[in-house]
Amino acid sequence: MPAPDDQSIPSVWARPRKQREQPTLSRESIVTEAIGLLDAEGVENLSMRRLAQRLNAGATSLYRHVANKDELIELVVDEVYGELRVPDPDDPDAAAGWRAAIAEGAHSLRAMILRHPWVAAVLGQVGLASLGPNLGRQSGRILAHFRQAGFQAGEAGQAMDTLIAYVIGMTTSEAAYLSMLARSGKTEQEWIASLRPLTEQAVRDEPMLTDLYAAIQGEDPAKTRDANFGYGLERVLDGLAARLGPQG
Amino acid sequence: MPAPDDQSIPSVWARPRKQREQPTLSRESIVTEAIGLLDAEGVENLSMRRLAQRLNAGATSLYRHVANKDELIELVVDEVYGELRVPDPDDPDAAAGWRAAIAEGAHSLRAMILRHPWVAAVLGQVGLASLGPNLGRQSGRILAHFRQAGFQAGEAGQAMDTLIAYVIGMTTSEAAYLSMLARSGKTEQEWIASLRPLTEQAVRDEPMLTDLYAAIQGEDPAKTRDANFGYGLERVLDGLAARLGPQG
DNA sequence: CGCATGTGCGCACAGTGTGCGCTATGCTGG
DNA sequence: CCAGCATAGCGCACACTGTGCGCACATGCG
Repeated sequence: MPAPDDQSIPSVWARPRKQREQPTLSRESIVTEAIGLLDAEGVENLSMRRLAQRLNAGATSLYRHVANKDELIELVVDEVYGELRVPDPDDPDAAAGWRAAIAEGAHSLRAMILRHPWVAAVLGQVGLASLGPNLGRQSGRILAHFRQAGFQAGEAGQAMDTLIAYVIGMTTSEAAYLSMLARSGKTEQEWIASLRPLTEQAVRDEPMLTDLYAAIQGEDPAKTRDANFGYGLERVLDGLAARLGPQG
Repeated sequence: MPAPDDQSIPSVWARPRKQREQPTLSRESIVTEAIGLLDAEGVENLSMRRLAQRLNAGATSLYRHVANKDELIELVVDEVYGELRVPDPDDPDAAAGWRAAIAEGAHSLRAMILRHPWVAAVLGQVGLASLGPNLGRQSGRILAHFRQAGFQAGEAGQAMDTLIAYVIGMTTSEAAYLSMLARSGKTEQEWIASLRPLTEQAVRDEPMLTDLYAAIQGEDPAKTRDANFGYGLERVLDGLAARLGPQG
């Protein structure tokens, strides 16, 4: 009979596992924890091992619920698409202005990407090709607004693609910029100041950029970004509205 | 005196290095070879070791010419920006139509990204924040066209941002889609066919998508992509032109 | 000739995604 | 109440990554 306190011999009596005290692993818990980790530490610090650690689990346990890391990322992307707030196209209040409804959807998409800047880095790999349920639902809603505005079937799709391309393109570079800022650990003021010599050199080489930088100097960068986004959004909507004839 | 053929003892007489027969390593050769590898094998297969192998060099030798992998990627991105063909704004022929000149630049940017689809995956991480010399030069040219069109200093920048955001957003998802296609090894026809059940399910869930897919059915996908890009580009240019008043 | 400078590279370290096969747990049918 | 089975969790291992360190060597300058 072995000494009961001998831990080195794995003994049936020394119950090694406390029975299920954690709420167990699940696809949902993995996805939400992954989003938490991505928000907190950025895409370059998402690894299966670190994610498992946060879930008090072994690294390879995750593979019981998720085929591989790429699939996890697809799930995570579709999950954040669920955060979009696109006005309900069946709501009679919204019938008054398709433009306002679509603008709201566009701002909602931008806000989501700025809330989760890693989405920008990941969209270039995943694209819009995964087409999960949330992306499907939100696309359907936006499309409905374009249809109600008067676009015919095929053109409504093209209009939606145009709008989304603009929002994603604009916001992706914002998000990439903000991510780099976060990685640098500096404030935006410090960052801009540290780049001063470089931008001045660029301006010397490209005189066309001169008054562009002069115009921005001294403005609140966040306000400037908001304004720039709004400007382009109005132009895109103008261009689309022109297709609807004089009354649109 | 050791035996002269004893290779296990590193001997000065057994000249281990053939003297310089390769054209030596350089920052330029590394960057161009990296582009070759990226084009051939995609961004997920670019590693310092594989790149060094292609250059008949040791992995860590690259670090004599490039600070780290991130810097290499910045260099590579600026290099492909050099492939853009934006009409010379000082060329009197181009003065006739700012719209045509800018459309040409936009198509050139799209063509570049489709030639190097990995750019899409990398732009989300690097953004436009790196601002190498090539990106600077091309931006200057596009900006000049907008100025010539009649946009004032600040607004010309906003107009350029809008245009570029649209092109990058649209082309990024094209490139991501094509990259995935390439990874899958199937032809586009096979890929679409293999997704049929999934898309039919999506259409069942989102009836708004129905006639969108119906409209695309049977079309040449590449033609459809070209047409979609062109449609959105015209809308964006319309929206911008409207800011210039009736004569623009 | 001797020395300084800089290039190339082998080694090593910490960390990655993920396949394999073992263990234990909870469910089900007798 | 017990036998058996499906399955969740996990330790180990493999091939691979980016990159710091320090040595060997080639080259250019005195």
